[in-house]
Amino acid sequence: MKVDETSRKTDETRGPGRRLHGAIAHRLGTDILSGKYAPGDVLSGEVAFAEELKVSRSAYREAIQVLTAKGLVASRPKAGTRVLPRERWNLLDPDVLGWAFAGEPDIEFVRSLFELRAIVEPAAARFAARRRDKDDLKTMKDALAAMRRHTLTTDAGRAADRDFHNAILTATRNDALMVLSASIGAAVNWTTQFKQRARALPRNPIPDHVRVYDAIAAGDENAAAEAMNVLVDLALEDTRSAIEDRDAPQGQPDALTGE
Amino acid sequence: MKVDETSRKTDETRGPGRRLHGAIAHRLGTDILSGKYAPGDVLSGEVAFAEELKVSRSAYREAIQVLTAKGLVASRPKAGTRVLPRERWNLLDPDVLGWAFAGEPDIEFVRSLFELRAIVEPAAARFAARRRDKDDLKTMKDALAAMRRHTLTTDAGRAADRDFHNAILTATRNDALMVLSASIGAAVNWTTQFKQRARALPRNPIPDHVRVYDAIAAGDENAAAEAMNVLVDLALEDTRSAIEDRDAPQGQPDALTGE
DNA sequence: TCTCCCTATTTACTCCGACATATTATGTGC
DNA sequence: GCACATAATATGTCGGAGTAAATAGGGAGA
Repeated sequence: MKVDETSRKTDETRGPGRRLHGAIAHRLGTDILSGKYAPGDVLSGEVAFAEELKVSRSAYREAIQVLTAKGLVASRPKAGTRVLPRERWNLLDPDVLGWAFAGEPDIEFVRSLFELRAIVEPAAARFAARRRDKDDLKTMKDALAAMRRHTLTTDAGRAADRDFHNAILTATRNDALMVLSASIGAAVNWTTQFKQRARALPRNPIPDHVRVYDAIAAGDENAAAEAMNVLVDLALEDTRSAIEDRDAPQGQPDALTGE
Repeated sequence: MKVDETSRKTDETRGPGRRLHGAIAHRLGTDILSGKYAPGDVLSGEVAFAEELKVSRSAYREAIQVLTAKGLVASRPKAGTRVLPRERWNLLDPDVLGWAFAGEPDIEFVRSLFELRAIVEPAAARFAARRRDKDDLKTMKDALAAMRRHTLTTDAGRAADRDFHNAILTATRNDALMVLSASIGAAVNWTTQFKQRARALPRNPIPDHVRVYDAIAAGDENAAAEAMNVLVDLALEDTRSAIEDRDAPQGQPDALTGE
């Protein structure tokens, strides 16, 4: 049975195989997110900038359209193309999140995402406990089994983890929740990835996942929310120590929780 | 130094003054969201489609880049441009939300948004109660006063309502929450707008807003969340009756709450 | 001196035609 | 029947020409 196959070539936006305009959008996007171009700045004119990047105006313009679509810039004749104020950026767009985490992610923004995750994920588990059906539970169970076989340090293990959480989202029967949670999860995993150096995981995550599963299977909404809350805290703990390793030399107030 | 200038003519994405490629993106976007083009469908080739729309290939391509940026379609040489599966759409993108509500919005999706709002808004009020400062409170107070002067049936009144909720979001000190809530709020207001026919508001909304303000001012997180919860329920009630007026002839199970 | 309107210029926007590249489909030889 | 080379096709990239819009600047009038 040739499983998956589905998620085989779905990475059109990654790697060097990206199209030219996509590469330009990526570069400009990361430059904007990293602060190289600040809100209010006007980019050099199309002709000048395209020439500087050694690309045609068409490719450059298509890249600008992408950035415009994500709320990063706006163009007007005579006035030029300028970076919009931060509150108009589509910060939850998967690409924008990716660009935000391409460099050294802003610690304040990471905190924002974790806070949002701590709000959304338990609520999602609550809905899942209310609405899941047999198929949902089977998918979760299979994913859990796969997680037990491979550890979270392997690709297969992380894939199983994703499957488990995706099954929960599917069970919520809520598209908006699905999209949102998937975006945040992917972004957070970006941060988790850059800390994948040897440091061992703090503790075996399987039992916590099992608790979530049991609560959802039992249809216990409160227990599901609480169990998911534990999982989110665990991930936060994980990321916190990783970030501390990176740039927090000694005991200063924790930037992720403010304590 | 001439200040402001910034937010003067910021409505580039609306009205007939939109650029050509923006108009094409709008048309194709609404066609996709409305189901005219289903996931998996391949669009006619660039040349053919551009000719059919009576526009140049460049303009058509730029529109496609916009849709691609929002996860609605993907293009590959030889294979053509095809509509992506719904789970890859950036449903929380402001434009996509606008396109979704351009026609008759899917009732299931509206339910999703309200459920998400019921999760996010009370949590936002909770954060606001914890982190607001004097300026935040003053902005809220001013907005409340303006709401009292004009009713919600006027433009000025609705603007004051927006200001009030924006002040709460600002007080959360959480960018992700701000962006998300602003998107959802705008979308929900889209639905509220199409029901703006004479039907009087069910009850005076001012006292409920005051309760939210008082709780935030007092720093009482639980009370703030609860008061905001009441507000969301009120909005849901509002939208429900509007939708019932539209397409639910008699007593069938409520699509928005499932009861 | 100030205000208003008109003009000029700058810039993005649109169009066109050609060529390059990537991917699928075809066909050929083994 | 399979592997590899080949061709066909659609998207991708390019360069240039002309259009439309918005700002800045100057001039007429008060």
